[in-house]
Amino acid sequence: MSHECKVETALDILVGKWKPVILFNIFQHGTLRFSELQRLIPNITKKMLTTQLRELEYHDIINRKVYPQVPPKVEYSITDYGKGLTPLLESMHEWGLSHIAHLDKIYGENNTEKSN
Amino acid sequence: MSHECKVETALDILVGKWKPVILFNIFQHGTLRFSELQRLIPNITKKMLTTQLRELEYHDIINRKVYPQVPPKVEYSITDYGKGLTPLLESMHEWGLSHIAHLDKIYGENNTEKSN
DNA sequence: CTGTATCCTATCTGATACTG
DNA sequence: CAGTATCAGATAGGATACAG
Repeated sequence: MSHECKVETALDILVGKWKPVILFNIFQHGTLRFSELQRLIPNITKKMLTTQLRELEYHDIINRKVYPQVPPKVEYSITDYGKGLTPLLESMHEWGLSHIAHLDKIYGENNTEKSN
Repeated sequence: MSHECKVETALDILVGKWKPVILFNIFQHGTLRFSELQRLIPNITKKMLTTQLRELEYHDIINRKVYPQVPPKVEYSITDYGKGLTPLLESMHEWGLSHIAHLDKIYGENNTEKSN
């Protein structure tokens, strides 16, 4: 046991249509309110934003802080544990960049828009 | 342009219920026939195996070599370009391992079976 | 402001049978 | 042996309305 492939464990945490962009924004800004995330990610619905945030929270990647006031205020931030994802996310980003360059080399620099 | 988050580009290539385990096996064995992959991944159907292999091939991660003979023989291997995924896959595997340890610490060492 | 609840569609995965 | 075709079920994602 424990020399199996645990790539899927990492994927489980990162997969989800909006998780990368959510993480990207929270990493960049440190702390963000629900409405700020909504503004920064224009096409996301409240439902999806809630769902994806809850899943990240469940995995202890982000922290959800509720201010008990009216109107409500909720702030999201990266947990200390979640910060451990930084090197992995950067590796993935770098590989993504190089892959886009690879595709340009193979198929030509046409369809630049695809993911995102 | 090009300082955006390209984590999703990497995820696109790796996401798929069977892709990690397919890659794991081909990396490990070097070259594998269709039937050998089927044997090594007991619960996969031919349809899913074909689909996931085709997607990896499309992204230039694996190579498909057909021997024109009867009965057919098809071998799959990692492309030179695909070998560039190795560090990323290892990082993900390592993070996965540490995450499992983290979960044990938080929730106790109960439900050890979850992903694969 | 920060969500939930419903309902609906799209995509992914699977079971099974058939084919060159 | 290495697939493809068809159909069905499961899951992810989205539109919209409502609520504390």
